[in-house]
Amino acid sequence: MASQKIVKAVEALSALAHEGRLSVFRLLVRAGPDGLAAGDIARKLDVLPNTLSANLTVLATAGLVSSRRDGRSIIYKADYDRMAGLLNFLIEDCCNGDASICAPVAAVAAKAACC
Amino acid sequence: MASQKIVKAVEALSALAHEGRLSVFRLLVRAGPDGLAAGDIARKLDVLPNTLSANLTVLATAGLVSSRRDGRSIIYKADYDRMAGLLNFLIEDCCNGDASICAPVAAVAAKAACC
DNA sequence: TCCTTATTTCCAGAATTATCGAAATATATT
DNA sequence: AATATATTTCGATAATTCTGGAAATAAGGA
Repeated sequence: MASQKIVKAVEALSALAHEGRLSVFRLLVRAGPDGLAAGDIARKLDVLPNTLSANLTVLATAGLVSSRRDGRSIIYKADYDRMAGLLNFLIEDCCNGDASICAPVAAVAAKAACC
Repeated sequence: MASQKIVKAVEALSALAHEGRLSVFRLLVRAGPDGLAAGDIARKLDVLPNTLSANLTVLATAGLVSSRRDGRSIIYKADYDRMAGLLNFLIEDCCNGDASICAPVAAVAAKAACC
């Protein structure tokens, strides 16, 4: 049986491995903690509301986004902790004790650390 | 038409969004620049050689691994630059100028930077 | 209550992907 | 040349995922 960690990672990667969903996720990542209403996302990305809803459900099930109701709208926002957890899993043990090996990864990390 | 960047990112994420392929990729990431022979990977992960071959092809097409022949064996290794590029794309503009928002991501970055 | 807006759920067909046995290719050894 | 080892390619079935139309649900406003 596969480890639970890898199953969860595959679920998150599968959620992101789709052009429409990756666009939604990136839009939410940029939108920040306030998030965006489903309708706003649909208009910005020009997708049908039912298709968007299905894709948001996939992202939410994977834990990458969360939602709350605000009047008639449902506001979605990216889950930064979950995203960080996924990145962490991908780079886990990448170095294996040798700093020179994972230099490209460290460079990305340095860029992220600037903020 | 979607940007080429997002298409390539989806290709890489799709390649990783599979339990068998993610295991292979992580094994190669840990194996380092010397890589591993296809047969060694098949034995370590207990998968059929033809199934493994198909999955290695998917990873190679996505640019996440590369291969070279060594006698009868074909040695595969992870492409660290490509992995770094994917991570970079995922965290791109995550901060949007506000350091407090992407703190969890920065924490992962700091961990990666330790090596 | 009736109407409008916002979003989701249901459904079915279309398309894509995964898996494995069998055969083929490539290299090395004797 | 004949054989063994290493890996890939082919082909067919099984399983999963994607999409969009239509209907349903939820909330606010007249």
